[in-house]
Amino acid sequence: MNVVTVRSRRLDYSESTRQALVDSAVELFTKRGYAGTSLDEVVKRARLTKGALYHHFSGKQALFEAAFDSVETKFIEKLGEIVSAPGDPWETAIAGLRAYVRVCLEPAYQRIVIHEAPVVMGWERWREAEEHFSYGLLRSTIEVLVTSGELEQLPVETMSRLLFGALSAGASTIAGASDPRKASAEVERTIVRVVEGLRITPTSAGSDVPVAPAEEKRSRSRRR
Amino acid sequence: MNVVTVRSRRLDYSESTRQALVDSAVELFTKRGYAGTSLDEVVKRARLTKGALYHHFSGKQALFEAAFDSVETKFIEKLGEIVSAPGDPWETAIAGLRAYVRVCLEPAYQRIVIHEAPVVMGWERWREAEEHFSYGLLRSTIEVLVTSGELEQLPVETMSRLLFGALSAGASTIAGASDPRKASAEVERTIVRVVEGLRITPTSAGSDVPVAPAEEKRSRSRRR
DNA sequence: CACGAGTACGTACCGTCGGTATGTCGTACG
DNA sequence: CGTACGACATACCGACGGTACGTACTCGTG
Repeated sequence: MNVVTVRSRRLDYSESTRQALVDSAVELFTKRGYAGTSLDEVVKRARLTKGALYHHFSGKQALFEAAFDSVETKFIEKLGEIVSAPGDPWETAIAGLRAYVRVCLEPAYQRIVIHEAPVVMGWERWREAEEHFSYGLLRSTIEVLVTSGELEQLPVETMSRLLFGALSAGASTIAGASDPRKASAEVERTIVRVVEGLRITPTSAGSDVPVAPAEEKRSRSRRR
Repeated sequence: MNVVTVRSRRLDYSESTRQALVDSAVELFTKRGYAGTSLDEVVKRARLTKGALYHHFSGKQALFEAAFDSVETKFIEKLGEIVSAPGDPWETAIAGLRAYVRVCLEPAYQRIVIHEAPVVMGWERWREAEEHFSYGLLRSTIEVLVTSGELEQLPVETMSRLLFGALSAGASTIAGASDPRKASAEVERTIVRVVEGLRITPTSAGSDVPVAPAEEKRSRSRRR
């Protein structure tokens, strides 16, 4: 029955080694950037050698992409459940937007995914990879909103790109701001307003109330 | 006093040398990126040596920043006159937006200013430099629109950041598209629609009219 | 015009770092 | 029990950024 070949201890070690390399890479790439990080540092931090690294990865680029995947995967896990939750599409979308802005504060996501990846991996490859991660999520969310008649009928691809760019810029702004909390609030408010501006409703768009507080199920540790 | 010391021939040569280095750098950085370009290539292309390069610049970074400045300066020259032209602020702003999207197709601007600069110079320094270039122009334009009551009263800084991010993403999309002409049109249309969504008008904001035709003759319609 | 000083480079060299080639050790397997 | 293979370690190479130093040319000064 249990023919499922009990995973050997050796493979566990190997996997652990690989994970250690990726973790070390994520940390150093986040702190010093791609070019500023030497492989010697990475392996030293992981208490390994370049032999191990080149056994698991074809080179520095591949290591970076593994780090990229790692960061994105954790990221998606946090966001996926939010935007795929049942309920009013518009509400969940806005909730996802807010969540994105918050999670975006993660320095690793900022530096690796947003800033360095397009340069290190090349824009084309980055774009392709993003299709399965953050961007893909955003795009599908927007697609739902458009087909359900909530959003203006514009090219989904283009709209997603622009919104994704705006979100990235917002995240960068927050990360670099002297008062991240205030910046975060402003970005959130502004980006929501932008999306509201694209909404199709005969009533509320031009209202003075900038944003409906959208009841989210967050803990009430809200400050500000 | 007025003996305006005729600029010596030697200085001319020196300036020309420097310019040759910058031009070579712009071309190679555009083609192969920062990391993919060796200084040997740069000086070879300029028919010089590393001695010359290190006489004019403190290092590879400084050379990149000079290239950045060069690209941005040319860029601003094209755009500056458009957005500073007299006339209705809204019209000129939209015209500037369209012009930006078009000029953004320049590969040098794409790669050096948008993609590589934040990584090579560091995001903070890039942000600071942009204050005097593209972003500064966008920001001041937005500021005018807000104070003149055309745009929603949102934090100008934040709004500018988001819009700049959206524009950059749009530019990247166009540059990487299989059909740049079509992509350009879509980006233009979408970004204009986004900005329209932030416009303050007592009536039309939530209207069913999807996108206002490009040339509208509006004079009144002011609020707040 | 002689001459010292400073500028604008050229050239040889060094350290670092990504990548490779080769060796070694343990484990599964026949 | 040997042997083949996976999982590393170690030694080394070449490329590239950066530096030290040499040199030619120019310019101001007496």
